[in-house]
Amino acid sequence: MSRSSTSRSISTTEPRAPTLTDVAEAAGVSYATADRVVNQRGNVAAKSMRKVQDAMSALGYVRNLAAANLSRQRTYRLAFLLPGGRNAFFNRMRAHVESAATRLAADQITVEVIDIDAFAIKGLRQSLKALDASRYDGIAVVGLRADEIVEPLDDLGSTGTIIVGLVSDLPEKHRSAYIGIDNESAGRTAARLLGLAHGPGAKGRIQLLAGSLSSVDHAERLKGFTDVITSDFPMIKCLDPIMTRDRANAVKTAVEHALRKGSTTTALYNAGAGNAGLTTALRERNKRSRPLCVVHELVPHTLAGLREKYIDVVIDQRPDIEVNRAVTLMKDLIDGRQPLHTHALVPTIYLHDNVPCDVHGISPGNDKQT
Amino acid sequence: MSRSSTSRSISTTEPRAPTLTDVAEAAGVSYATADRVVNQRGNVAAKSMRKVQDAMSALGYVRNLAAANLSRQRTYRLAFLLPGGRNAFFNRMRAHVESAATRLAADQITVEVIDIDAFAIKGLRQSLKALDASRYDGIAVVGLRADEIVEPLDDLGSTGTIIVGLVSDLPEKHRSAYIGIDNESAGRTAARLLGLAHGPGAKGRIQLLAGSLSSVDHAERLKGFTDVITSDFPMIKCLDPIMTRDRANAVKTAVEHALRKGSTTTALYNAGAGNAGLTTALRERNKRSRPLCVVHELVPHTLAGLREKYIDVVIDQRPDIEVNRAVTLMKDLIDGRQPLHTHALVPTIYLHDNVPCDVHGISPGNDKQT
DNA sequence: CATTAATTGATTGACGTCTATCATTCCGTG
DNA sequence: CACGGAATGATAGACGTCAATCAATTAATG
Repeated sequence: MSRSSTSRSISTTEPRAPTLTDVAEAAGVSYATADRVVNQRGNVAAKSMRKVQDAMSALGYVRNLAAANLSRQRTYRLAFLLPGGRNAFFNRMRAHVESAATRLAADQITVEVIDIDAFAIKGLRQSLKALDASRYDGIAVVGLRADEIVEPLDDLGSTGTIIVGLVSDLPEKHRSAYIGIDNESAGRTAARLLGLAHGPGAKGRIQLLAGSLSSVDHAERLKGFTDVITSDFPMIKCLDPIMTRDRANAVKTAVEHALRKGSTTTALYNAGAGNAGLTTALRERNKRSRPLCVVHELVPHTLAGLREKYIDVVIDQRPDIEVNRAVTLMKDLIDGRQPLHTHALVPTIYLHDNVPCDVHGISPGNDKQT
Repeated sequence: MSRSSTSRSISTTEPRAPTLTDVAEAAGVSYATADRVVNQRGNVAAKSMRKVQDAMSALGYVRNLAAANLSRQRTYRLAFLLPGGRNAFFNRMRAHVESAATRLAADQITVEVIDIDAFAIKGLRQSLKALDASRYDGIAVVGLRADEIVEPLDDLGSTGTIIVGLVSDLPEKHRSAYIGIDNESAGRTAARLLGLAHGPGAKGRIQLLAGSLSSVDHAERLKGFTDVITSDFPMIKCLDPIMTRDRANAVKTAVEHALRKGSTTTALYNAGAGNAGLTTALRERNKRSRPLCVVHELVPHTLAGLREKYIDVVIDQRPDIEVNRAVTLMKDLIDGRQPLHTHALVPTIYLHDNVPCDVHGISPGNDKQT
């Protein structure tokens, strides 16, 4: 119990890690044969194979990836297909990709951002078809679950390019992985927070907002949200969602309407974007009391809303983490090794009290062209 | 606006990345001179230096880290100094370190876990002094801000070993970085959530629990907590914290006492550990209503508490992310390059609705010896 | 046993960088 | 101009792996 310094060696800390030459020697075969085994070149007798594999596990051989990549001149050419335009969230994500690019270069990883049409099936299809697969080893796509893009996806996949869905998933069978949050769970989380914040047994009316219902993400969030309210907070009523097409103006109008004189709306939940309109509407209305507000994504306007206490909760996807994972994951898949993280990302919940003082890539107005 | 496939190349996707030979050639100097510049070996004329640097930026030269490490036989020998014993949180962290070890081996990174006395200044000092600095390039220490450990830390540091604080910080001047959450902010977050959950303008009495006040983490959390309650929820009263020494039994007793017949306690906040006692106490007491509960760290018992709705909120440090960052950070520091992440980690807030179905390393009873 | 096929060994030249050595050239000083 | 130190060039051998070649050995077949 009180013994200290009990070293539990995981990787044995030997003078030097064993090389394939060591393995060959231990197995009693030539380097060439050992190489044939590890690189599966065939033409190896079962007996030799066994001897080599035994030696490998006996010595704890791990192939030196750096040396291997150096030798075969492997580089990782990655691309991020992000919606262009003025979307604050994706601007933030873009900033993270760009800042990651520099440091990744040292590891022979190149990263490109390719603009695609935001959420437009046809545009996405075009962009995918226009991609020169031979130029990329992996692409991360902010996608859609639409049959129209299956064909270009499979074309890319057939050339060996790794494809992962990012933020918004692709047709499941036609990508290797998805990196993003579980939107239904996020909606449920929002509901739980709002339900709790109404106080035990209190009545309430929550105005829902969303970009559009054809956006699967928003629909999933609303579903999760209403499910939890219905089952766990029966005294609270969810009003029919207002569609804003993620436009700040539309959000502003909707919020103003929801809070017009005599309204009994107790809370707002915006499953979509355009929250600049929300803070504006609340700021202009100078009342001491305001409805509870839960929104998504930490961007300049929602950050300001949190700081100035117009917004109670921001559920954030953490694009920095998503970019990071996307890179690691694609690299793993390209290397053909078992990826580390498998479970969905859990979004970060920001309140007035836990926003980091410096939020990278959030300061507004950075449209720098690299 | 509707143009698609606007490629914005960040790292120019050339046929091949330029090597130092290319740089030397472009600069009109020999490879040896170029090498003297990049490796700062001295004995280079200012003029030559300039020429090489110009060529580097002109070609966009980035040194191939893999090749460099291969050549100089660089390995990264890391150690995690974690409190041993039965602490559920650190068991989880240990599991993450161990599972990371395998995959890191391919990148010439070895990871060891070294048990230290939990939170005991003397034990920590002993463990640090017993460390053979020449065996490690970097160590991550679950530390204490105590003057007694400054000396062993500096001894380690003077041999070039990188030292980072993990979860609980070390004396600031004597470590390179800290990886962990901002505990005061976490306490404030807990307070905000509980404050909101009381409902607008509602009265309340919150029973505070903690391991001990000599534990800086717990003290910071309590400070943040009471600050927010005092300033933003004046109708709510914080009861004097009960010290549990993180023992489940003590927590159980404290909870039972707080909820004894006639009690008007509306909520519980445990800034420390030992939540097995909390769920037990709540489970045994079969009343339909229960106080709001906010606790720290997702471990088997708190997970169960969330699922069975005995606990409302779990504020989790995400040991997986912390381990990951610690490794990346130490590697960066050893390589002498600017680390990527700087701001403190934001803990994940788990509610009943967003716990991942598979929580790695949380299943109880894994005391596997590797 | 001869012939063919399968398997193995031995070796070599990359890959990009580091480290070291040694010979050469340059420059300023006396 | 000669000298010495500073600066530069040229080169070579690692590092661990990949990819390829060719010769040598072994096993399988009729």
